[in-house]
Amino acid sequence: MPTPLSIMSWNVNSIRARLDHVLTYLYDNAPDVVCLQETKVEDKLFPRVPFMELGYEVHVHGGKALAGVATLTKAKAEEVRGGFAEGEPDRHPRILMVRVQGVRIYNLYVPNGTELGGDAFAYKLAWLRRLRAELDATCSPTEPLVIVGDFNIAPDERDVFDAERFVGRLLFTDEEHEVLANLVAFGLRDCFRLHVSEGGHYSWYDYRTNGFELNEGLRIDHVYATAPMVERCEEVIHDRKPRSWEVPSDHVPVIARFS
DNA sequence: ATGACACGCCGAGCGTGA
Repeated sequence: MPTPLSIMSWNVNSIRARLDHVLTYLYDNAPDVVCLQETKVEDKLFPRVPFMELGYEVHVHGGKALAGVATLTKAKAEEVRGGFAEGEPDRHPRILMVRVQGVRIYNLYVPNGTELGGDAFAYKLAWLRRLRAELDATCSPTEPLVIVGDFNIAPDERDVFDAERFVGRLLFTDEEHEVLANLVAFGLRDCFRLHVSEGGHYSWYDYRTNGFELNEGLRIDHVYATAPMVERCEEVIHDRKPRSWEVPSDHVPVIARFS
């Protein structure tokens, strides 16, 4: 029997600005693995100590101001790799792969895309295709693999608060859906959709539109897994509570529990 | 239709996010 495993994914929009929120949340919930995105801090300045004091190993892959990911693990990491496995370095720090308890866990901050048709949008599409190629080269769909993070794509109409309004807009275009489907076709399942089929569950709410209060959000933070982990997945929840705290991240924590 | 907030940049507006 494998050891139970809880994995949290949270785009914190700066770990230094959100340190109190994250520490409070971890103190109360203590997930086994914590995948943070948009840490926005150089590795040498990452606030490691308070997390170590909560019993976590701290693994970081960051840079100045833009992007950045970090993965905290209660158990000892068996393997750690930042960035793409091979080839040209990425433009920004967006990938951290950590193997824990025999499970390969990818922590992703997928490029936002900025605007349709621009260079950043092409980068987003190419980035997701490159990730699929990396999975083909380094993993198998029969091994325990979990991919979490901010995907910056709402998969279908249930995942946006106003589907008609979002058709063809950034985060909800055919091109983005196509590259996401290509990634999933490696042999992944959207763990949230194993358990919940209705819409209205979101992971991000716009600061500017009072989105949280109106429950007008998007589900763009995801947990994907291969079959051995799909079998073990008991639930995926979006915890809205920290979004109501003082000066919150615009994303909420997403927690997946595996038996 | 557009912009709305929040962040880090080092010291002010600006680029970026989604």
